[in-house]
Amino acid sequence: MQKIENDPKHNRLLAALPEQECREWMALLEPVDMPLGQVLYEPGAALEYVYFPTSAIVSLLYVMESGASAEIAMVGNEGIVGISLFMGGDSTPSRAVVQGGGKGYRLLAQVIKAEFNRAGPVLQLLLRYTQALITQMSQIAVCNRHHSVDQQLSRWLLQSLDRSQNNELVMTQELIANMLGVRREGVTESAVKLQKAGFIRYARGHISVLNRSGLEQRTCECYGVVKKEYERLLPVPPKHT
Amino acid sequence: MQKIENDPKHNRLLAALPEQECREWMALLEPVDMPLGQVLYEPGAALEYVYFPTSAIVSLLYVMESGASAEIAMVGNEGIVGISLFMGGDSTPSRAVVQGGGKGYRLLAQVIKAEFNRAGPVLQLLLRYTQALITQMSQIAVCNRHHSVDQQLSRWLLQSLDRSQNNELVMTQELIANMLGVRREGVTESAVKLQKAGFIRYARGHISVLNRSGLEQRTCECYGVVKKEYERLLPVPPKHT
DNA sequence: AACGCTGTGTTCGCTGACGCACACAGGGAT
DNA sequence: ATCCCTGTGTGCGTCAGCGAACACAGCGTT
Repeated sequence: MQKIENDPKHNRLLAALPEQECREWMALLEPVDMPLGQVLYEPGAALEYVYFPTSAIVSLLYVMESGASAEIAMVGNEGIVGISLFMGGDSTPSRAVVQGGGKGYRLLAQVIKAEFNRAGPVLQLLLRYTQALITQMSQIAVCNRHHSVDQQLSRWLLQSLDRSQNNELVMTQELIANMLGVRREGVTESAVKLQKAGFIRYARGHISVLNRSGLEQRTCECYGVVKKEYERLLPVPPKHT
Repeated sequence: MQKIENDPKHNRLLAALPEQECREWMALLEPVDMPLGQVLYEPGAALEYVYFPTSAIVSLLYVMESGASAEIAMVGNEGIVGISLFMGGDSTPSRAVVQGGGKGYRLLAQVIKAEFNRAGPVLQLLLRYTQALITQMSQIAVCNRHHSVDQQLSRWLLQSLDRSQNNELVMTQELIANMLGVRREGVTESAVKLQKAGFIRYARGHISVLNRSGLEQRTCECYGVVKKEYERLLPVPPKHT
């Protein structure tokens, strides 16, 4: 038996589908060529299709305002491109580009969205949250690559503040350094700058944020991207005192 | 009406639950104190509970073999700690630590696992894949923080190779630089080293990998961590060729 | 009052990566 | 045969972040 170059079963997810759903999908799957450089989706755009690469390789790429970029993940014949559809978000802040030319299959968005819709409302909620979490992780990856300790400290303080009741954080510079994955001394240097600018005040493990917008100006785009994505994906919180 | 300090509704996910499920869960939710430094779960450990912080803040942290660490994500009253339960993986390679002391609610693992089990087999498969993808993204974040271009290039080549039919990649150093988020010259320098070591051979947009294990020795732990997680979470592929 | 621990400030030399500039080589097109 | 374009090699000076070492200040303990 000769190997057919482009059998859906060459995609490991398709191959792992249970018999019944497998048959349903096989009729709907459309073989496609995925040439190097092809853009499967753009940031923020609602997806038309999900893709199951068989021999192609796809990169999920985040491109910054400056034009600098960073790969968020790589997808080959083990996976699927377009998870935001069944995660309930319909789009992502990243871009999908074919990094290694080849073949694959695509499926209309609505077919895979049906999977999301079939889930109960609780799981739907949890999945939308998970997509927001994924955005956060991706953005941390980008931030780690391209931004300064100054910017990252500001981002971290803002993200902590958003999850805090008041504007006081109980946190040593040593611990912040562990979180950011940098030296304690680096955090001290940046913290000194922020304090001199009057944005924060701190002493022995207590940090007060005095000027939020100061931090917002100093941080990188990562903070805003993640925040917007949380607001988009999750129900608006009740008015916060 | 006085605000009760620790109302489940202070967690935005719990607040957004549909009425019916909400009532079911309310009885099962257990208020807990989450003191600074508490470890909610360890890498690889099956979770006993999921946590819904109300006033606490939790960091998802990856700790490397060297002891260096990096935050993967931050969770506060907008979220839930322990997504691997309803994503179908039961555990993650990261650790969850309370980064800001406070309160929250916890729920027995089996209750939230029931949500995963309620989903159809297709969605279950997709969610397990998504958890693997999350691991990949997290690890890229860590790698971007701590590892050299040399190590990252090796990782990237290996990950591409794993998704490729043969041991030849069609890819310029310029594009690789875009993916890794580094300079083209940096990629050249590392590529020269790899070629001199006899691990790869390349010319004008074509790269052949001659010695996989050479690359594996040169790369960082990130490659292995992600690979193992994919193997754990996804069905074993049919014998390849 | 003296001590010691924890948290912060500062310095110094080092190195990996950056940005820039330029040289060169292969290969296709005219 | 020549030209040009793309891809690769290399050599600067610069700089952010690293590792190590040390000073000092608050605060609780004994």
